Amino acid sequence: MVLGAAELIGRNGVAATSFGAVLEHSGAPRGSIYHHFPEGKSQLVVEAVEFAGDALYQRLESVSGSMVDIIAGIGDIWRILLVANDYEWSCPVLAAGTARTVEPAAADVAGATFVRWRDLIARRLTDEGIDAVRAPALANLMIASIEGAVGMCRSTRSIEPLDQVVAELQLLAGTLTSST
Amino acid sequence: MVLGAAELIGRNGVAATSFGAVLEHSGAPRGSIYHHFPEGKSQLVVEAVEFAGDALYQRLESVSGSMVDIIAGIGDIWRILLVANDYEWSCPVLAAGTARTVEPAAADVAGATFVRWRDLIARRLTDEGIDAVRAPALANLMIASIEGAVGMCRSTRSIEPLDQVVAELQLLAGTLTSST
DNA sequence: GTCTATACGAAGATAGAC
DNA sequence: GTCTATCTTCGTATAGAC
Repeated sequence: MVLGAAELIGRNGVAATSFGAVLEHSGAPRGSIYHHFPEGKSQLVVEAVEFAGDALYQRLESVSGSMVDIIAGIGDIWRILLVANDYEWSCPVLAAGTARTVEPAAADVAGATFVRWRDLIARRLTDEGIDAVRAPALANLMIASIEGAVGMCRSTRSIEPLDQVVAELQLLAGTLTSST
Repeated sequence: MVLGAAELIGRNGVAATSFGAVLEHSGAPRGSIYHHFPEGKSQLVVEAVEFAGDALYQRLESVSGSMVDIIAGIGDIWRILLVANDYEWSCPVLAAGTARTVEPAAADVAGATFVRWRDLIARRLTDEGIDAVRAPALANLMIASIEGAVGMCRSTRSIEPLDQVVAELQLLAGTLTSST
């Protein structure tokens, strides 16, 4: 059910994701929601964002290789989700993070998730010989540009924005490794 | 009223922006909404996104100078909006673009807006001597990374993600102009 | 054009039976 | 734990008077 909530949050956003829709989508029983989620929708959204954040973190952990490989790997994670959902998808973490006025607690979880992702990627970059001071800023750029590109892809129903971002980030990586 | 709608869409998202809230926020009369917006909320959202897209386009037009200056100028446009709203703000265009399942027509407008922005910036870059083939991809990277960074800033209630993105984009610009 | 009143549905949440 | 029923609030939209 938490998985289903994460899917619907990505698809429709936090505010447009109703309790009932999550129940239908996951096939869970109607009568026991407030038994499992005493705090109601807020709690469900928080757990969904935590779940999605963890799931993506684990996929990020599996990315390895050179900086160019890392960029390709991260891009693939989001591209697969976008294409598999026929562009009717956005990152649930970003969706929750930009819905502060609707669900503040979930936005905090989203913020913490971004920091975790950035630190993980930064560590990978330093392992590849990138300057440890600059690595967090580069990791931040990767996450921001890919998250932004996913939104643009959905808006235009095209994969081009994401592909272009990945390509440009890889060119940037080339200038870093060649100058060392 | 269209302006007020754009503000609320950025703040709360498309689904969470109610007709009534827009009326309150703008002080417009209650009884004549369907006189001015016969198609209801959909029409209001579309016009709000068009309005916001045009307003930001005009600000983008005022950006000039070297590629580093252009990056700084674009970053400033979004930073000012973010800080002025105490991080309770997201780009209405991105918000509408990622709300396809809620308001498809508005998402199309958002998609077209991104293309317009990208083309404008790409033109500015070619004027500055950037390769005309690569310029669109660079412009795309700028928009994506700044839009994504704004979302991360709101999630973390910090300006750091945006500042880091601007700094990294400027470093990238440095490698381009020095290699020519 | 603008008002008030109202119909209609959706959504969050609670109560009590089984 | 799960069900059904219900309360309440909110949001879109319409109707008709002024």
